Amino acid sequence: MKLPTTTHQNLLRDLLKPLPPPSTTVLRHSSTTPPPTPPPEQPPQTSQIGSPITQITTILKTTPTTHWPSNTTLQPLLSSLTPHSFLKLTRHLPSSKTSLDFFNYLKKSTQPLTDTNTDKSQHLESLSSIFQAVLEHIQRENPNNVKGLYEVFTSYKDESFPLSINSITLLLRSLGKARMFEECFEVFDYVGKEFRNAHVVNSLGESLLRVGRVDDAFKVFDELLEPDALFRPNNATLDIVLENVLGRYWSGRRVGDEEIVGFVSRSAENGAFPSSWSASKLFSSLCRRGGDVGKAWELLHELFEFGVVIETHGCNALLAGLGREREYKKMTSFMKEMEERGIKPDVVTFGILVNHLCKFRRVDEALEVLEKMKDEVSVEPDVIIYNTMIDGLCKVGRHEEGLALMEQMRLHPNCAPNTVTYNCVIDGLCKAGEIEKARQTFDTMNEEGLNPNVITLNTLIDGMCRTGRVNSGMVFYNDMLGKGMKGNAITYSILITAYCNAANIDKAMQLFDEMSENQCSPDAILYYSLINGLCHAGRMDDASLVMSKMRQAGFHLDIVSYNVMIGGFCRRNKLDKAYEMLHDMEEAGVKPDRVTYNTLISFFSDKGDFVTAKKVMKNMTSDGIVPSVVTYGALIHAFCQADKLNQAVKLFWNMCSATKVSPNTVIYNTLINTLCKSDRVEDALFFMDHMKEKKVKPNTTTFNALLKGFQEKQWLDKALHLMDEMVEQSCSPDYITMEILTEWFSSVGEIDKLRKFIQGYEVHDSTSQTASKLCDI
DNA sequence: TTAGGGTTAG
Repeated sequence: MKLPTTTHQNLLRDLLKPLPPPSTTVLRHSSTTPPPTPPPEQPPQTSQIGSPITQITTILKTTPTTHWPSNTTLQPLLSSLTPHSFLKLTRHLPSSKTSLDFFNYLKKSTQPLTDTNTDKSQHLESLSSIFQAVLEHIQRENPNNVKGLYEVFTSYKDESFPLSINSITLLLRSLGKARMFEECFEVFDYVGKEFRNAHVVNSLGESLLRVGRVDDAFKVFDELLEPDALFRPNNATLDIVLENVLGRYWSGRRVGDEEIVGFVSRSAENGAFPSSWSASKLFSSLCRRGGDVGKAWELLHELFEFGVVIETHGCNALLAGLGREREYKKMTSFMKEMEERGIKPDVVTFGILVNHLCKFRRVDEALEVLEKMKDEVSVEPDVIIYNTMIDGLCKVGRHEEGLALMEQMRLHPNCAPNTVTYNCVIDGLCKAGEIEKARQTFDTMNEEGLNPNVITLNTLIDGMCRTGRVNSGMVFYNDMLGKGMKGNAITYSILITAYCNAANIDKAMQLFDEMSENQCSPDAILYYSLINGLCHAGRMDDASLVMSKMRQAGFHLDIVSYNVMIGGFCRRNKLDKAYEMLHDMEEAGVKPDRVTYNTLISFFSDKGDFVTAKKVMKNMTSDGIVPSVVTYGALIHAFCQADKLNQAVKLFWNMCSATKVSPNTVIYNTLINTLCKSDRVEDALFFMDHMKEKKVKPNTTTFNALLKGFQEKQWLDKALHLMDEMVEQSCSPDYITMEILTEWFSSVGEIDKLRKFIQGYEVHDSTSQTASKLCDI
C-alpha cells in the first residue's frame, strides 16, 4: 500500500464511487451492525459452472497455494475479472488465510496486461477489493480479533495499493470499539484527506463520541465543514452527533446548546440534515428547562427553509419551551405555522397549550381550547389533558368546576379519573380550606380502588398544616406509615415547616432526626426551611448545627439562607458570628445583596451606632447596590427609637428629594407613630395628608397610631372622622384599635358609635347618608 | 398532568 500520490489521486478517488451498494450501505450504519456477510456458500449451480468466478473459486479451493502460479487456466480467467468480481470471489474463499494467500499471489504473479493508467488502476482497485475481503474474513472468524486486523493493516500499509472506503471504516469501527484510539488515528492519518469522506469521518467520530471524547470528535467532524473540504457531512453525520451528544446516559463533557446549534446549522448549509427523529430529540433538548428556546426557534425555522421535515413531536418540544417563556404570541403563531406546513397537532400539542394557559391563570381560554379540540379538530382529550384542566381550575379556586369535569371524565372511554386527577381535586379542596371534603375525597378514591401516592399524602398533610391542624397532619402521616406507605423529603419539609411556624421547634428537630429512620434524606429546600425556622426562633446553635449537616450532605447555602443566618445572629447580638457568616459567604463566592446590607444597617442603627450604619451604607453604594426604601426605613426607625425625631424627619425629606426612593406605608407609620407619642399629633396629621398626596395607602397600624394620639388629646370629633375613613377604605380594625376605642368611647358614653363602627357603618354624623341608607335596607 | 422553603424597616 502506498500513500495516494497526485498522479493517482483522481483514479484513487474514483475507487470510492463504484463500490457496490450492498457492502457500502451496510457499513455506513452504526458499528453495532454486523459487517457485510457474504451470501452462504451454495453448491455451484449448473448455469454458474462455466462462470469465471465459480471456476476460479473451485481452482483456489482445490489446489494448494504453492501450485497456484503453475496453474495455466487461472491467469487468463483472472484477467477477465472486474474489481467487484474480485471482492465477491474472495468473500467466497474459505478463510482469511486463503484470502490473504490469494491477495499475495495476485499482487506478485499477475500484472496488468497493458501498461495503461486504466489497467494499472483496475489492478490496484482489485487488490483493494481483495484486501477488504481479507479484513472481512478476519473479523467474521473472530469479531474480537481487533489486533489481527491492525496487524494486517500495519504489515500491508506500505504496499502500493489504496485501502477501500469499506476497509477504512471497518478498521476504524473495530479499533474504536476496542478503544484503540491511537491506532484509529494512525489509520485516519494514514489514509489522507482524499479518503476521509463522510463515512470514514463518521466511523471515527462515532467511536470517539461513544467514549465521551467530545472535543476530539468535533475536531474530526469539523474537517467536513471546512471551507475547502473535499467531502461534506451526510445525514448520518448529524444523526450520529445528535444521538450521542443528546443521549440520556451521556457521560462525556456536556456539549453546550450553542455548539450543537452551530454544528447542525453549518451542516444544513452543507446539505446534511438530521432525521426527523433526531431533530425531535434535538428540539426537546434545546427547549428543556433552562435551554435556549430562542436559538431553537431560529434553528427550526432555518431547517424549515431547507425543507427539512420536523414532525409534531419536535414542534411540541418547541411549543412547550415557548410556553415556559410565556411567549404566548409566538405559541399562537407557531401553531398557525404548523397548520400551514401540514404538521398535525396531536393531543400533546393541545396539552401543552392547555397547561400553559392554566399556569398563567387563563383558565377560560384553556377551557375553550378543550372544547375546540373536541369539536373542530376531533382530537380526543386524554386523561392528562383533563387532569391539567382540573388542576388549572382548582388552582384558581374553581374546584366546583374541577369536580364537575372529573365527573365528565367518567363518561369518556379510557378517561376515568386516576390518582393524579384525585390529587388535583384534593389539592383544590385543601387550598379552599375544605379539609373535611378533601379527606372525604381521599376516602372515595380508596373506595374506587385507586391507590393514593406520596403526592396525595403530602397534599392532604399540607392542607391540614396550613389550616392550623399540624397534629392532625402528623396523625394522618403516622396512620399512612402504618398502612405501608412512605413519605419523602417533601412530607418532612411540610411537617417541619408547620411545626416551626407553630413555634414547636423541638418537634421540628425531632422529625428532622427521625427522617433517616424512614429512609428519607433531607434536600436543600428542607434544610433552608429548617434553618429559617431555627433562626426565627433564635435557636442559633441548632441552626449552625443543621447548617454544617447540610454542608456535609453536599448542599450549599444560598444568599437567602446566608441572610437568614446573619439576621438571626444580629437579633441575638452575636456580631462576631454574623461576621463569620460574611466571611463564609466571601469564600463561597456568594455576594452580599441588598437584604444583607439592610440587615447590617438595621443592626447597627438599632444599637444607636449610626456612624457604622452609614459606613455600611457607603459600602453598599460602592458595591453597586442602591439603598432602598427598606434601608431608609431601618434608619428612620432607629432615629425614632433613639429619640432623634428631627433627624428621622430630616432623613425622610432627604430621601424624598435627593433619591428616587418613594416612601411607603411602613415609613409613614414609623413617623406618624413617633410624632403622636411625642405629643406632636398635628405634625402626624401633616404626614397623613402627605401620605394621601403621594397615594400611599394607610393601614390599620396608621389609623391605630393616630387614634391613640387623638385619644391623648381627647379629639373625639377627629377620631370619628378617621373611623369613617377606615370604613370607606375597608380597613378593618384589629385588637389594638378595639383596645383604644373601647376604653375611650365607654368613658365618654359613645359606645353606640363604636358598635356601629364595628358593624361597618360610618359614625361621624349619626344621621349621615350612608348610615341611614344602610339602616333602611 | 399532581405535593414542600426562605431574607431586611414595623
